[in-house]
Amino acid sequence: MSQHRQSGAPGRAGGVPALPDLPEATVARLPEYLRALHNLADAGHETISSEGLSAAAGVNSAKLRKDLSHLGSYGTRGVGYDVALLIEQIEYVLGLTQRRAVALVGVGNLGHALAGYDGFASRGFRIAALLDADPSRVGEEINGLVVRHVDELPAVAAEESIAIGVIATPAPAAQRVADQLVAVGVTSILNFAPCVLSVPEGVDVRKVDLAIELQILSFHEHRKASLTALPATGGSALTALPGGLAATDTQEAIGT
Amino acid sequence: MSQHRQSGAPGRAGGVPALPDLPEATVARLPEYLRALHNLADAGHETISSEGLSAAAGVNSAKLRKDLSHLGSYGTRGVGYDVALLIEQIEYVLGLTQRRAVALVGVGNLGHALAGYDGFASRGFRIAALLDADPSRVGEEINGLVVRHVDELPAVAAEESIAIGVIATPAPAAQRVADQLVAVGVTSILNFAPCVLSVPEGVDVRKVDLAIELQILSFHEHRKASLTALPATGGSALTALPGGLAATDTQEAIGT
DNA sequence: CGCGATTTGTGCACGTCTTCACAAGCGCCT
DNA sequence: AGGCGCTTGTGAAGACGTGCACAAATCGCG
Repeated sequence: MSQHRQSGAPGRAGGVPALPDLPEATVARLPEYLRALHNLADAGHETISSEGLSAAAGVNSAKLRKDLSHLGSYGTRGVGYDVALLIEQIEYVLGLTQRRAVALVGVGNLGHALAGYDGFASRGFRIAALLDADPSRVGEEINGLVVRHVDELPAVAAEESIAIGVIATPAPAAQRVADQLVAVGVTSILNFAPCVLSVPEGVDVRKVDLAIELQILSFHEHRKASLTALPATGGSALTALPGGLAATDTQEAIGT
Repeated sequence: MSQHRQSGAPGRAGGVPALPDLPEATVARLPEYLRALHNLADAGHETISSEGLSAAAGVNSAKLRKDLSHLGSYGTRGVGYDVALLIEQIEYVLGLTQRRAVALVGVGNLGHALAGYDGFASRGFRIAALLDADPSRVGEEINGLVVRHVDELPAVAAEESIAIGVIATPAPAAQRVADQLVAVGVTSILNFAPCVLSVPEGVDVRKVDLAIELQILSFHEHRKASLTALPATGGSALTALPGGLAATDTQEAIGT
């Protein structure tokens, strides 16, 4: 422990502070660090070096140090970071000191699985409501929660203070659900439906599209295959593209 | 519209299609464009401008044009892009002209849902095998596929040509499964387990962690709350943080 | 008490990604 | 045929993210 109110970030050190506005890339990695830290804590570590933590989190150690430096200076030179303290700091910054209520809309195939996923509960969230538009699903009990009709959203929002909405409906229904969520004051949405949502400014949307992930992998797979197929022809870039169909203008060379 | 010959047996003159090596950011967006294009095609559009397509895909139009320019010039100035042609181009580049076989390991809560997710089938993939380490799950039939034991992976890989492995096991089992997948020649892995996988060079891993997504949203939620809490106070911002649980040195006054 | 081993925090240089802005190209209309 | 409006493709500038390499800080030990 230390009382350094040293240089670095303007002002606040030890105290709890205004949130520094972290780079998005850093924010995206903090949860990763947090998970690694919990593992280390469980394993009995009291301190951890940036090298050790970065290995556990799968990132470059310099990057990790820079990330952590953004939220203040909680390491000790020559020693490393205090695991418990760092956990607390990251949880604070991520807003995990309160257990946020999540409303899950769409209890179909995927939604059902999400409702039963205990990774949410164990990492700072509480599924506070399950909703669906299909009357035949309303009333079903999943994991101790009864599915309610999506039109009850206003009532649900009044009962629980919903912080985050999760959309697990088919794509065509997603935009409407998003609108409904926004209407009851939800400003953070996690969207599993394969479509683009438009929301007013101030509302954050994150998207998870399983097929897209596979398609990205497919690209690399395709690329690896085409590379191993031909030795090391450096020069000819996209010479022969799918030829067959593009009877039109593909023959034009590209200037450069 | 044309069919093209190829896939496994490219009798094509000129040899293998040298894929341009696209920027990762571009690759990550191509699937998005593809989905938007399919929607547009279904809606009867034959051509689409970069403006229109970028709106449908939720990106900046200049970015979209630059992305598309990386894979060749398939637009017509003054008109736009031919929807069908562009679909074909993107599918080719992403390697979706062949339907890739996916092996799904871990048929628990989430894995079960993934096995039943038809978004895979409709977007270029075929779930070729379901595997699990739990003997009590082996033999179960899901969506027409019988769950096999994970140790049968070599046999499975011999039967089907597995292009992508999906890991939906608990975290502690994930690394071992990854090793097994790599051992049978899988070079692309989609990991849903909340842990870091280490794999040999040449193997691509993408990760989807649902809790991380929520935590990122939580950060922004926290931040929005702290901003609205103090409108104009440029200086210190003691937000809604209950000094309570940060038991350490949170009370320290800030030197400045 | 000072020295060396260790590890953080960060300046700097580099690469990648984004965005603007505009010339070049294309089709349509007159 | 020629001009005009629309849209693509891209150069250039800037924002952002990454990683090296090293000075500053701390601990342990002789």
